[in-house]
Amino acid sequence: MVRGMNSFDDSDAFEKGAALSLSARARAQAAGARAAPYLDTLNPAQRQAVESLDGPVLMLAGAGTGKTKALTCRIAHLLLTGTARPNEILAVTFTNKAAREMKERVATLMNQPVEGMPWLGTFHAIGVKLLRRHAELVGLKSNFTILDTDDQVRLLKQIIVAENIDEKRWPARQLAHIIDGWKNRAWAPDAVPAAEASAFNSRGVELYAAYQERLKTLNATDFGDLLLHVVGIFQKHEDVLAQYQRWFRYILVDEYQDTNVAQYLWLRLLAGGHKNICCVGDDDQSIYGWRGAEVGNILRFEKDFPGALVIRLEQNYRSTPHILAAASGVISGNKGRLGKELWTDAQEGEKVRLIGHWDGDEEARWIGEEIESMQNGTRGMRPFALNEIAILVRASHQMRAFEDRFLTIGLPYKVIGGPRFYERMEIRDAMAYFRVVTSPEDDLAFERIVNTPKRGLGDKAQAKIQAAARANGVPLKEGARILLAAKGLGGKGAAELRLLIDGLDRWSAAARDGANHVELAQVILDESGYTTHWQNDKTPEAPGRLENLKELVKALEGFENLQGFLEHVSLVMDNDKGDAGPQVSIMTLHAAKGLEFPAVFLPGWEDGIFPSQRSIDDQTGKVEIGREADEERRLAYVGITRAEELCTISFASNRRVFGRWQDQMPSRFIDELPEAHVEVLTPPGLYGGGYGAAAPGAMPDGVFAGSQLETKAAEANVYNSPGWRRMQARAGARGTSQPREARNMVIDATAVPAHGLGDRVFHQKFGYGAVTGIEGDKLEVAFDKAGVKKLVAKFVVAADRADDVPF
DNA sequence: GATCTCATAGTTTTT
DNA sequence: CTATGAGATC
Repeated sequence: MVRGMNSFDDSDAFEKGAALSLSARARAQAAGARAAPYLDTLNPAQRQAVESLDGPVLMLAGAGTGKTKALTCRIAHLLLTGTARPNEILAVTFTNKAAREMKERVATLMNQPVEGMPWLGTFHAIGVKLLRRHAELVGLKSNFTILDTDDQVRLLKQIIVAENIDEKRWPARQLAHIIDGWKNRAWAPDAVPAAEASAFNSRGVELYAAYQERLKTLNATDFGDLLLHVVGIFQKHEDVLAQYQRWFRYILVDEYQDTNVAQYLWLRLLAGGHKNICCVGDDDQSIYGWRGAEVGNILRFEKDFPGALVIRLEQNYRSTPHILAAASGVISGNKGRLGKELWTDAQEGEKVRLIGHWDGDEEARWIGEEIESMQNGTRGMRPFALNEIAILVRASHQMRAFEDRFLTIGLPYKVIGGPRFYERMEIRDAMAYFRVVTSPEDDLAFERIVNTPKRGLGDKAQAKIQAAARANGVPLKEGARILLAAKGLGGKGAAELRLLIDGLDRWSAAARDGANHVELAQVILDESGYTTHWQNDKTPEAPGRLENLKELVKALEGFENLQGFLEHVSLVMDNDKGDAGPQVSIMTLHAAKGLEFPAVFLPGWEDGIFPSQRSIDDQTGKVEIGREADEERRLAYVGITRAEELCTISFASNRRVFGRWQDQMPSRFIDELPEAHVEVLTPPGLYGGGYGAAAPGAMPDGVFAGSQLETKAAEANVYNSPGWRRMQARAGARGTSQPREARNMVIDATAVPAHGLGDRVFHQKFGYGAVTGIEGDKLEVAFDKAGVKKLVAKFVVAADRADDVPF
């Protein structure tokens, strides 16, 4: 979402770069005199990758092999040897974070800021720059808007409804996904192959074309267009392509294994002349196939660029030998790899640790306790600080168990990669206001805010506005003005709409007159009633939302004006909140790519979870057998290789999936861990050992003895031990959650059986509160801090017995 | 037009 | 189980 009026802000990028390059050249000569010091810090493979500047190069860089170092040194080398000027280098990454990091590291190497590298950025950011320069070639104006997925889906929904298609059977989300897929493969509407004709009830292509038309009239693009349009321009306009082929004398690509077909074509076109392209990647870390990435791109590199130099970076500087061996063991199960073998000089260190638990809660509890004791040093290991520890899960819903548990025991944690700041409702609303203020013709933004906060302008009123706008061929805001003038709207709605339009006019004028944009933003939020709207909202989230709005206004300070902010935020904004002291990181395996931690926990290694059910199904049938299964295995490889010193894998025998209890089978990947590099820990709670007090050797060697069934059987033996059976006998039938029941027995003993209306109670997580409702064994409690919750009576105790509260 | 209740469907996620 | 969305009700 978001707009850019300052479209040619970089039109002088080449000139700027050129100016800077003079000094760079001077410096290069000086540096050339003394041998470049950074070269001495490289190993032979890295050095070759840095010094082989001309012709196609494929750098196969395993996890932790100093890939970013090689890449940044290569850029520095291009500059310092005077081979290329800063503006002649095209360097693309996938994330803003990677781009930022690269910029910083090049700057450090060069000992100067790198503002003169205008073409270092993400595929999308560079795509925007290129597209703004040539927008007219695809029927857009250079100040086009970039829609985010939300806007995209809403637009598609409108089209679907307009076509009288049942939106329930054919949801807009699904269509958005299909269209994304086509765009990822660089198929414009007229280029979608006939084989796809049946998509979306056979109307997919037609709707795709309608959507693209609609985008054009809105002067908007979606993310896919940023690449698709540019590829289209390059293909249809030889002169434009030739120009860029000359300009970008050296091309560098990070994470090449993640490129989709559109990005691949984009690169191949640009590199077509000189072929000075250096792609860095790791086929073993390709984990984004589900969103269009083609591992094939990297596997095919040598065919695409005959005579390419292939360099393998295999010396790992991150992990211990045990960890590397475990990772290699797992990944070796994949076929069609380019093949790398990581090695290291590092000390042997701890083996990869494996532990099974009874259920998911148990697993979370154990990890919580293990982290607690790791802080002081345990099992003969050095102490670990909380920020040295990460928990990596397959799917985000697995995080909840850990959050719950860590809240309970008060262990500081942070979730990485949750909903993005700018994806939050209140931020999107606020930005929609800014959008309408800076570009009054932005209909999507207008639709979003016209009745937010509630102004008594419902579907009917909005339909009238739409009709008025369409009849006069003007944007919605003008349509609304006409409607009001014609007295086509009555009552409260009319007055409110009048107020809104006047406000928007006023704010737009203020923005034009160069009012301070930070103050203006605050004024907009206040006068529109949006701030009040949340102040009056009594839901528990409201304070947080107001807080976010404050932060948004503060973020504006870093920009020249509202337009500049909006332009930036659509592509760049992240929500790195300032850390409040050391915290354990919780994130998905996908989010962990590129990161490293001294200690890593990998929970939930169970068939159906990891590897995911979908990937298991994929193995047995259909088109490309095992494609997704291979990707899961790469994900396991990514997970293990995040660990520097300590890697702990765990699984549970029972887990609640969508509220149902399920028997879980240990992950097939566990069988693939080489036994010599794994130490099996004893699950707690067995043999009367008590939680957290592990007795050695209880997990049988059979875990590694072969088939999965054997694993399961062996594991079952543990659980059939006398102590365990006693526990089971006490707790009831097998197959339900015995430990849970067992714990609950304790709970029952301590909990006051009955709470009455109005009683003060205490809950471990939610704190103190008063009972406001009783429903069987469930209570409704209004907590002082946490708001109103419904919960099972046995999880609260009378307030005066708070010390006894079980958990 | 707004609020409530019921039904439904649930990987991974950057730009 | 729980978040989300659509229909029904006030």
